Amino acid sequence: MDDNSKQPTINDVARLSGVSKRTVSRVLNNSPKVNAQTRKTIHAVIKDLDFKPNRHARGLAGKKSYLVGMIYDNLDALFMDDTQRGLIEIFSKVGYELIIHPCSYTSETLLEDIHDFVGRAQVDGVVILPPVSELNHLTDNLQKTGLPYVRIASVKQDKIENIIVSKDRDAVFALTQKLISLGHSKIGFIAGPAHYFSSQERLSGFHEAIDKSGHAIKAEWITHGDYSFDSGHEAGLKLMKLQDRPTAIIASNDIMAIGAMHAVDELGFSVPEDVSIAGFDDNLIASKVLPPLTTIRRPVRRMAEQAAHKLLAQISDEKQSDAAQETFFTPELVIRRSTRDIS
Amino acid sequence: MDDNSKQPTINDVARLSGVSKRTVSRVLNNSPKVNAQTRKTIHAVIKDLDFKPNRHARGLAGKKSYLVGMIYDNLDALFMDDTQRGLIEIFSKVGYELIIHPCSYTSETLLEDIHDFVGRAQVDGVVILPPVSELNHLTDNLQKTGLPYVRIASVKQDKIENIIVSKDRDAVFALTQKLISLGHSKIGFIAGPAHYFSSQERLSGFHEAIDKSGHAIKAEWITHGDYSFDSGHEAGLKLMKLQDRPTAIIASNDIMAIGAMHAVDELGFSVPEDVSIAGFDDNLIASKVLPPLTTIRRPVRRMAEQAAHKLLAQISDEKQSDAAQETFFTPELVIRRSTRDIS
DNA sequence: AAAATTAGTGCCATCGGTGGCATTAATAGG
DNA sequence: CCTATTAATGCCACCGATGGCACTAATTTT
Repeated sequence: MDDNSKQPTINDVARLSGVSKRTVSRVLNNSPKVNAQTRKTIHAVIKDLDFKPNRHARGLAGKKSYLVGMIYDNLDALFMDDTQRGLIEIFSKVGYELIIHPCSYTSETLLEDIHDFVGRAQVDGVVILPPVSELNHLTDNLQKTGLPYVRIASVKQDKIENIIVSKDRDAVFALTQKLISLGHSKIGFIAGPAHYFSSQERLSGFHEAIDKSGHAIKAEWITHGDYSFDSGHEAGLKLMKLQDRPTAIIASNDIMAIGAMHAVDELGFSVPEDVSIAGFDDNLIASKVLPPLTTIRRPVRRMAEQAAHKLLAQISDEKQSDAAQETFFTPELVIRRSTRDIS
Repeated sequence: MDDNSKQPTINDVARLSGVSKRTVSRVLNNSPKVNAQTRKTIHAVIKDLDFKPNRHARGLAGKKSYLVGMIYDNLDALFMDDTQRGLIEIFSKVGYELIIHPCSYTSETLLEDIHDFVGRAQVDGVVILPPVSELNHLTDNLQKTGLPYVRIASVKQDKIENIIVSKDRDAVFALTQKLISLGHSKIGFIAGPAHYFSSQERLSGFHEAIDKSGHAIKAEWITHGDYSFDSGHEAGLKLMKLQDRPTAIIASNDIMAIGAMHAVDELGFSVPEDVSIAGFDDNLIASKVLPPLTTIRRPVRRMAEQAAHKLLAQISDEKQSDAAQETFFTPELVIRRSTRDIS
């Protein structure tokens, strides 16, 4: 008996402002063709009534849902959380809501699953996080349906308007060079899943730096994990048991790096005295292990914000060239105590 | 020139099935009043056309958005991620999409912010995560507008249909008893922010167990942090520098526990030889520090799923009593190497 | 066998906005 | 001063579902 009145509609606003609803609609959509005074009045009434346009009516008439999706399969909740916040920061300012869709990269039915999602949710566009973002046949599908999308990835494997790239390769290159400059010449590497581009890029960055330095790298120093703690642990054991073992180890992500640190510890060695260890991600955990982990930090938040801008640019025909669009982002080195100078 | 055909509509389905669109609509909404054969035919056509009902038309006519919100201000991305997945698991099965709304617990404009959100997004209901879920004036507001909600919290501060509670108090009680049984009588506690109920509950559980044991606790053994690493670190220093220092420390969350571990290490003590340490959350990080942290794990995923069920029960009038509704969840102890027997 | 249900289906108004076009008022040009 | 142009606004159809009610045919009740 209490919620005496329904939500106000555009008609209520029109009546109280003394204009037609078409004019109110214009104000809602920032059409330029409205007298400044009229606009002001209408805004006042809208505020007064706490009027919020009905999203369904709007969507039905205007062919826009004001909904965007975020597709992810996450390894790293931190990365996801940061991205999520970055996206929302931008989208919410322009009246878009974010719908999230977790999925499984390895699922047989991934494409179908995502197809269903965009069909059901009727989003105006999607942002795709790695590693799902690396799937070209997925984006081909999206392109066919004409759905705007932006992928966040480690390689520019798409048109500029569709991608945000983190230069993982350059970052690992720099990290490797840094280790070399600290006197390390025998450096091990724990790569991620071989089919991930991110993984390949990080490994390439490593190789490039090594090649450039002229040092020789033994094949046995390169191992592969799957981004899990256990795989890092295992790789760490393997590397440290080698006859000719490396003096530094770079892991493709922090979790594996920490797994390797545990392995080092187990074998009675210590970090960084016996071996320097570095990771990738600057996961929350990285600064909280002992010794704190040297790692690489991507500007996740900024990348997400740019992704949002790029998606909006595709969705709304109006040029919003205000935010100069960046595409490439270079992660930064975070040097901590898990690496040391042995020169 | 390629996307030759628009999305199929309910009319297309009706035409191809040889029935009226009203009947198709009935099938979409599982109305019982449809002949089994007719239903089958229609389902086939729907599948064939890959027809997805237009969410806006549906929402406009049916007064439902098939959208639910998740409101959070997170401390712990893992908790958020798990909850998110648990919610989506249930919601997506019944055609609902999840819109997320990060916010700031401490913001002056939190209520306004959330009011705007539910107004704009036009969700059919919301799930509220702690600590925002502890704000009674927020839920009072929601109640006034009649918006269904479910809060996930540590205290049953609402009607049974509106809340999921994690019995943090019982869990800490059990943990404390466990430590006592290991011979500890001098136990320190690092509490969380004093105004969080979760914090208060955990502290109460501690006190109860101590009282029951008959041991005396010095006031100086109880310290307060803010759930951050640094505050845990600081509290750890303080406790370990005490003349009469505790032989075990329980922190209100893992991050503070790990901060305390670092403090212990810095002062030249070691865990668990000199002091046992335990946390709360079973954060990803907990098992990966050295020594691995004894902690408490909430059944986050299951709690989220139950929250989803409860929300759906409120939204759809139809009784979906299938999933017997649980309200209380008891976290479990996870004993690792950071605590030891000193008896 | 007539009347009353019940199951299954269809018709049409309706939800609350936006789009296209018409209209009016105001300003500029000849 | 009259016409052409532009600015501001209004009218009405329409988007694609669902809801209420009417209707027919089949089944049950009396």
